[in-house]
Formats: sequence, C-alpha cells, structure tokens
Amino acid sequence: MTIKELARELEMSTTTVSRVLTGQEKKYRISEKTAQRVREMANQLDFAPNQIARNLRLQKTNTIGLIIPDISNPFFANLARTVEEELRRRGKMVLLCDSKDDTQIEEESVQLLLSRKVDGLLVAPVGEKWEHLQKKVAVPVVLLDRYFEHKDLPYVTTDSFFGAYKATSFLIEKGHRHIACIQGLTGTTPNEHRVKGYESAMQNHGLSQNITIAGSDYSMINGYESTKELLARPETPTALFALNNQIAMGCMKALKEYDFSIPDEISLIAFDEQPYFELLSPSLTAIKQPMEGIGKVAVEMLFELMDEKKVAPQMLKPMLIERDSVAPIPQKS
Amino acid sequence: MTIKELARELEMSTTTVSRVLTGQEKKYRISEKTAQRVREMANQLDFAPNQIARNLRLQKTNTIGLIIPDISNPFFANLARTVEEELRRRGKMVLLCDSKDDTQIEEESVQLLLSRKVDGLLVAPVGEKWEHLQKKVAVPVVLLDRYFEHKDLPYVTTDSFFGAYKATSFLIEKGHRHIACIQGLTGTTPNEHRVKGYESAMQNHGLSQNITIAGSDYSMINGYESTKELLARPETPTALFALNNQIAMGCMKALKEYDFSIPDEISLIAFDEQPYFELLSPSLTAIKQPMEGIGKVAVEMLFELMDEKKVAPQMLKPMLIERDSVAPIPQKS
DNA sequence: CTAAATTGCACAATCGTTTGTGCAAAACTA
DNA sequence: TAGTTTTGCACAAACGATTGTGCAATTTAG
Repeated sequence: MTIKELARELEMSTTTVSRVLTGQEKKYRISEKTAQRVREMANQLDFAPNQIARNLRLQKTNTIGLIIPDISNPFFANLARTVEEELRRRGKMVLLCDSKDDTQIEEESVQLLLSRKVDGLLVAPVGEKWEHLQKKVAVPVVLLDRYFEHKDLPYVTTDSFFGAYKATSFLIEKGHRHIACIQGLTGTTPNEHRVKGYESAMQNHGLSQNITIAGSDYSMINGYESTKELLARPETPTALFALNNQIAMGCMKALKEYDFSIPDEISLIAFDEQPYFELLSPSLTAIKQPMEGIGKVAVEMLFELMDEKKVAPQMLKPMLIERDSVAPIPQKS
Repeated sequence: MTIKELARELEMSTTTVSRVLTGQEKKYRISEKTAQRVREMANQLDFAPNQIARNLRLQKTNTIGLIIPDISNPFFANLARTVEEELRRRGKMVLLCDSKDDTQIEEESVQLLLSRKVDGLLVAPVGEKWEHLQKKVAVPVVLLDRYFEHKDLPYVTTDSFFGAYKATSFLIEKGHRHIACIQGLTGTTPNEHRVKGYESAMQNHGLSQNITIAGSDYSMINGYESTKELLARPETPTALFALNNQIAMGCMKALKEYDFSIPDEISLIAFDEQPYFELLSPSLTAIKQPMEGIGKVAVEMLFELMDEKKVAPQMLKPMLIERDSVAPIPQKS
C-alpha cells in the first residue's frame, strides 16, 4: 500500500494525501472535508507511509546508532534499555551494534551506521581509538561511559575518580591499610580515573607505600586470576577493590575457592552495582553508578547537538552502597 | 558524497560507477581499466553509497527488527548478543525494541518496524496476543522463547517441559516430597510448559497431592513475595523451584531475610542459569537454557524463511547444572 | 459587475541509488 | 571493404515519499 494507491482510491493527488497525513492541511489550505476523507480512508486501509522513501526525501532517518562493547554485560544492557526507552519517547529507533570490545568492529560499525544515515551516534567506545568517531563523522556523537580526554567528543559518564576515592577512603576508614585494586582495561578513561581515585585516597592517607594494582581487563577471569595472584603474595591485602562488576565476580569466585572468608579475612568492594549483589553471601558493598542518569543525559545531549546547540561533557556522581562485604580492622595501637 | 559526484569526478555516468561498485562490471561489460579507476577513486574519496536510497531502490533494507521484553534481563541480553552477532555475520543490522513486557508497546513496535521495511522480525513476544505478529505482517517472523501453540508462527525455544520435569525429578530423587513451584507470567507458553513439567514429575512420582504453585510473573519481587507467602503456610515446602532467574533471586532474598538456611532447611533450584549463580552462597543449582543455540537457530530459521523455505519450530534441550543449593532429605522410613 | 484576493488542489522535481535498454565505436568476419 | 558481432558505456525510468509553485474556481471588495 503506497500513498499513490491511497490517492487513486480517493481520486485525488498524492500531494494532497501526503499533506493531510503529515498534518500540513492548514498550511496548504486543504479543506477540512477533504482532510477528513483522507484520514478516514488511510485509517480504513491501514496505511503507513514507507519510511525508507520518507527518510530519503527528508534526509533524516529518525534512527540513532548505539554501539556498545558488550550487551551481555548488565551494565551496558541497562544503559541500552534506558537509551532505547528515551529515544522511543522522542520518536527515534535504535540500531544496535555490539563491538565485543573490539576496536575494529567498532570502526566498521560506525561506517555501517553512517552509510545508513543515522541521525546521531551513541557510543560506549572500546576506548583505544577515537579518530573514527570524530573525523568525517557528519552526525552528532555522544560518548557513554568511556571517553577521550582533550578530544572534544562530548560524553556522559560516572565520576570514576570520585567513586574510587570514596570506596578507597571507606576501606581506609574501616582500618584497612593493605588495599589492592584490581583494574579493568588499562588506557580507558574510567579505568584510569578509578585507579587515580584509588591512588589519591591511598596517598592522602599516607599509604603510598601500599598501593597495589593488579589486573588488566574488565572480565571475570581477570578478577579471578588477579585475586589468586594477590593471595599468593607474601603480604596479602586485607581488602580488595574490584573496578567493575565482572571483576568483582571473579574475586568472589577465587576467594571462595581458596576458602577465604569475606569479610572476616578479606574485605571486598566493587565499582558498579548489580541487583544480585545484595543476594551474595556476604552481600556486596558497591559503588552504584547512575546508569539511568547516564542514558537519559546522553540522549538529551544528543538531541541538543542535533539542534545545533553546544553541550558540555557530564560526569555524574556515583553512590556508595554499604553492605556486608567490608569489615572493620582493629587499629594497631 | 553521492555516486553522482563521484561519477562527475571520474567523468563517467553514475550507471557505470554503480555497476562497478556493486560488482556487476563483468555482467555489464565494463572494461577492467574503467573498473579499476572507479574503485580507486571510490576508495580515495572514501565513498560509501547511501543505504537509504539503496534500500528504496532494492526494496530491501538488510535490517531485522528485534523485539524483546526486557533487555536488562540477562537472559534476553544474551539472546540479543548472539542474534546481533549472527546477523552481523550475514550482513544485516538490528533495530532493537524493548517492549517492557507490554503488549501494546510490542504491537506498536511491530508497526514501526514494518513501516521501516525491515526484512524480517525476531520477536520474544510478551505472549498475550499474537494477531499483530501474523496478520498483515508481510515479512518473515521467528519467535524466541515465548510462542503460541497451534498458530503456525515458527519459534525457537527451550524445551521447558523437559527442563522442569528434570528439575523436579531431581528434587524428588533427593528425597523431597513437598516441592513448591513459583511460576512466571501465566498464560505464556514457557511458563505453562514448565508448570506442566513440574506437575507431571510430581504426578509420576505419586505426589499429586503435594503440587503447590505460587506466583504470577517473571520478576524478582514475585519470587520474593511468593516465597514469603509459602513460608507462612502451615506446611512449608522443603524445596522451591523458581521458574526463572529473577524469581530465583527473589526467593534467595526472602530466604535470607527469614534466615532460612539453603540447602539445610530448604532447597532451591532455578530454571535459567546465570554466571553469578556459582558465586552465590550456596551456589545455585539450575536448569541452563541453550541461549546461544536459540539465537543462532532463530537467525538461521529467519534466513530460511527469507529464502522462502519452510521451517519447523524447534525446542532445544536445557541442561541441569548441579550445585549446592539442593540437599538430600533423609527418607522417612 | 469587474478586479482582486482567497481557496483548494495538482504538476513535477527531488532525495540517491539501481537497472533495462539503446546506441555508438571498436573489433572481427568473410 | 562491407557487414556483423562485440565492447563499453550512458539515458532515463523506477523505488515512494515530500514540497515549491502554478492555476483554476470561488469568494470578496469596490
């Protein structure tokens, strides 16, 4: 069913039909009687305009490309959910790409999305390269979670430094001195900021000597192996700070396997919160990221960019959720 | 950069350029020299054809619509990941819709996707209505997870009956007699089949009297409240069978709150497996669904339908993963 | 009653591709 | 050399919508 067929049925021109259906009847002085007829027939025949043709003509697709490193990571799944919901509210649909944390797939995805003429791009980049997100990208781009400093690519993310500083301070206040940090993908901004937050907190409390950083990516396996490695060291830490939810899972697995009791023998705190954290034994103390906020703000920002407005990057504050995986250590006198 | 500009640059017709770029040079006898020039220039100017125009002309978008009830549920997130990966391999992109388990949103999404002329639809339906998936849908549709019996809508799903039967039998073999089942959304096929599997196992072991079914949807809150309600009954069950991962989480939360020890006082088994199940204390015995298989088979099926082939629905077998949340009960003599 | 203004709609171009067909020029045949 | 075949490419019409503009018919103004 095309607009032409609909017009033939009504015995009028496609022009008139189109104008009525796009609500421009007044602007073009279509009589109310005619308009009525058009709407009725359209309704009755259940006509829906071919969006492809529309997109071509209007040079606008009402489609946003969403590139995410791993949709099976609940952090990103939640982000995707919020983004999809917000975009739907505003009449856009989302073309989803999962880059599998592979920069090459990410670059290809950008190309694919651009050739499909998306109106904008929402990208949680792998974080290794940025050129493909800035050069020759004719549409607005907003970065999620990971970003690039000094690159003038707008982003929305958690204040990682703040969160890590808070988590580390919390452990220190509880009497911990030997706190190890198990990091995620090095070179990515959130990771670097979390590490810096951790280091700053340690330094500011005179614990520079005790700074211990292990790990190399955001996977459960990394958490698992780094923990085992840390436990094997002569001076085992009394607390672990896992820089994302998957790493934290790996930590728990290793600790469980080695029969370390949390929090009696070792405390654990995670950056990033998941619903099941409260069900673990012990329930897991965590830094909760404002995921919904990130999604909403990113979409808003994208719309402002599409309206040719200027935007400023945003860092949203995370929150500490106290549970049972952290125990105080008696102060040595 | 359009093909017209590219053609002007090369001082030839768009026809020729198009034919080279679509690899039809031989078919239309374009000289190798010309072809070479075209490819070089296209490369150099970094030309990518406007897919919208292409879609319109070819009456094909290479886009598949994926409708999912809740992308933040790890079960569906994993499904989405597999589907995206498989489709990408085959040159398609995915337009993602999250129906939030709301039939109305699902219906709207179908309309939106159809007007965008997707080549096919992959739908994990809410399960309440099916008309919008069959009537007037001009493209192939494959259902995921939930489906409709006797409706001739092809689907790929877990063999829920089999899985539930297995889980229940497992509990019975361990000596449990009072097993309660906490169900998900009633009226949806997986739920009904799981319930039936549970009931059959009970009946076949002479435990018809003990059949106890609680709950009403696939949420954590449902698991939580149903469990509390079950614990309040005069004869509390010795084992719980949660019909999905979120319900299981709710069960654990309630049991924890009420200080019920798993598995000493009560055993728990879940339909659907999640990575963190092994980290819970105790680790959670579960029926693992072949999620990757579902995604892959669904995509294959969709392609067969697009090739106008016939397909048969598929039920994939789940697997029991034994962990520590189920304990044997000493047989009463 | 005539001229001007308004009303109501249709023509045709356009968005950027792909493709059936046509037509010279080149190559071949006899 | 003249006729036929082959080679190499371009014209122009789609695909299905939107929209600037034009032009009758009707209404209003004077």
